[in-house]
Amino acid sequence: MAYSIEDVAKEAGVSITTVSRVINNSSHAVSEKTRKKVEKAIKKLDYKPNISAQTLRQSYTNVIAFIARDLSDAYYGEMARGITEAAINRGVLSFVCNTGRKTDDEMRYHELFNQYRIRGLILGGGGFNTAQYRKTLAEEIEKYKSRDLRIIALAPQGIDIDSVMIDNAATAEKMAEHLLELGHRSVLYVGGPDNVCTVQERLKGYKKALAKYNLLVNEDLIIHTDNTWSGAYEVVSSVLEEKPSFTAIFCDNDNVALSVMRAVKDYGLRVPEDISVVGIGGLPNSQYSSPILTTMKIPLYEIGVKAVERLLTPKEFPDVIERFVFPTELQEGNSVKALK
Amino acid sequence: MAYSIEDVAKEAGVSITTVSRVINNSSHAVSEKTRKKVEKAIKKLDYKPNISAQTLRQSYTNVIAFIARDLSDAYYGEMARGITEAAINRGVLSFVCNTGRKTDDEMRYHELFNQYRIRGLILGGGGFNTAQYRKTLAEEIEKYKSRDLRIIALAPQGIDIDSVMIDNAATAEKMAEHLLELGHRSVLYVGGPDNVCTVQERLKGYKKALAKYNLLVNEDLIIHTDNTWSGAYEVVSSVLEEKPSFTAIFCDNDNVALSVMRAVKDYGLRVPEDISVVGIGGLPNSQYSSPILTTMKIPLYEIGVKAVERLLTPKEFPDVIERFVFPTELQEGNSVKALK
DNA sequence: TTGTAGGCGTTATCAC
DNA sequence: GTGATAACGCCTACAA
Repeated sequence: MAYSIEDVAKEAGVSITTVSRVINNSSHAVSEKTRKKVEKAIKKLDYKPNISAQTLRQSYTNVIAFIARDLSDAYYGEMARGITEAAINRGVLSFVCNTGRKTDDEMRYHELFNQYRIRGLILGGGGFNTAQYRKTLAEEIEKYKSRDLRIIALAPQGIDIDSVMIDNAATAEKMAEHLLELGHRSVLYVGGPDNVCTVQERLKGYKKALAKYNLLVNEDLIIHTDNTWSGAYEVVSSVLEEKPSFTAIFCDNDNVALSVMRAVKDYGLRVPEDISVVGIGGLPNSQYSSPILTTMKIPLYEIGVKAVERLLTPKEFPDVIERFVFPTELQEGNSVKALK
Repeated sequence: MAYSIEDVAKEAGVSITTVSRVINNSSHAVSEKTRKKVEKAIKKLDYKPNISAQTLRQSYTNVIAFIARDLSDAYYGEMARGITEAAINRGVLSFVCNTGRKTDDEMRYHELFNQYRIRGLILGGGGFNTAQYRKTLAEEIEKYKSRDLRIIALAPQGIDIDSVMIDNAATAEKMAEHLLELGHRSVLYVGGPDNVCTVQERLKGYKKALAKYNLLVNEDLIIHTDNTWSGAYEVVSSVLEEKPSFTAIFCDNDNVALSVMRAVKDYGLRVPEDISVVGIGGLPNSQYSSPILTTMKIPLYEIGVKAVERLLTPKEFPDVIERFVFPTELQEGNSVKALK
């Protein structure tokens, strides 16, 4: 068994109250001599307070949780890096979990988080934009609320809660405008699952750009994938079989864009000479590929850091919803050909 | 405040003892009627046991921890995915942390883990093969041992502890042999930091393959990088400037290989026509690149799952060190040219 | 400046 | 079959 506060008290020849005061830097005065004695005892026994006991007493933990869709995707990995690093810098540990968008798993996590009395929760991926999902999520959030715990979304959830994210629509719009400026008029849009909020937002932005250029939306040129490498490859390969009429492919995510470039080449066409390809993300992954992907850079690490900062800061006005919007930036590679 | 066992007892009109028995499926008999009453009360209040109280009482947690070097690297992301999924399937949560190989941070984590009385610890990345690091790590492990906590390494740590990993030397050897079989006789070896155990193991394997072919090791053709995308790019670019005499580049890690391919192309050479490139890893990342990378496939997800399984299984013979070795597999892409 | 004692929510040992 | 009660390790009024 590890040492308890009582062992330290005995070793130092003082009461446990005094030891507690030293540990917590209590405002209650402790003479310098006693403090020294206690500190010596603590060091000698290598005593570390039992966090469960502290939590039980204070109903207060230094643990936050991060729910990611797919940790093997550097997109979430980069968020996770920012979150866990920022957290540990404040002495806070992070539960990290992978849901793969399985709603049941997500709810199981919520239950455990509630039991562990975590201090804050970060929702990493976009939620499903379905009435069912929104309802369940809202219920879970209600439960958390009864304790004073903050929840921050890093992607749209379909319900209005505190968030630290980018403007997904504006980001996609900017990317699309880049293609349009370079003369592309027929663009295949490859998005993720069509019931995910983030996916919908980005698609909206794309359509807005088309509208700006007075172009009609051709629904045949909008397809959805399951966001996996192989899934995107398959879907785009089969679209290519139908003798495409488009000059560019807009992928709403970098990994999909990389996979799509592979599919285009395997079909016997060149990027960007025959078909241009762009993505959204900007992770190193896509910046060392061939060709280098033109994409929108999302500051994922910074988003993670900021989320933790907000999470650990009590809200001044609890009823006001906080929204931090990080800027994104066009990052030109050489996967796009100018048509004029 | 959340409800406590006492609230449930009141609601059901029984004692807290009885409630506890129901919650824990105690062997102590409880009449069917009482059980029903209690279950109803639990459901009504949506009661969830306070884990801190349970832990305090039982000195037993259902939390494990995973230390990763770089979560934004899909290599660790894939491990993390396997670990967190396998854990939650057993009702266990996972602390996940990113150290970036900063030893101080690592020690801070150990301290917190100790306080949280976690149940098991998984070391994700290779340790530094320095006396200092080995000593500190051994000390930390000693502390954990005083409680009965398992520690499992997913990469060599320089000290002998339970592990679930691949045979790094054999894997590199096999990759090198593939190059040698295809006629390559002068190969540039690009490894990670030279004081990291994993890096050293893989280099050993490479040298062993050379020996098999009666080739001398040319130390000028062995270089080390910091394992970052940009770092590898820089280093290899400058080596290329010196008019290389090699026909292939062996990278001890896929991301580095991708970055190296970029450097080779930017220098004006073709992969694989002018220079062949291989890696180690086998994540999707490198299987959708251009050209597709020839590499050794490591079952990272499975390694994570297995590690959790072992972690949560008490050792039958505590003094016997357990070693699970996962097989790796050559995955041929088209980044290698046959020279004969 | 120091110490005593009660209680946080559980589980386990008793007694009934 | 059921229920008091002590104890886990800590913090914090309240006393001294």
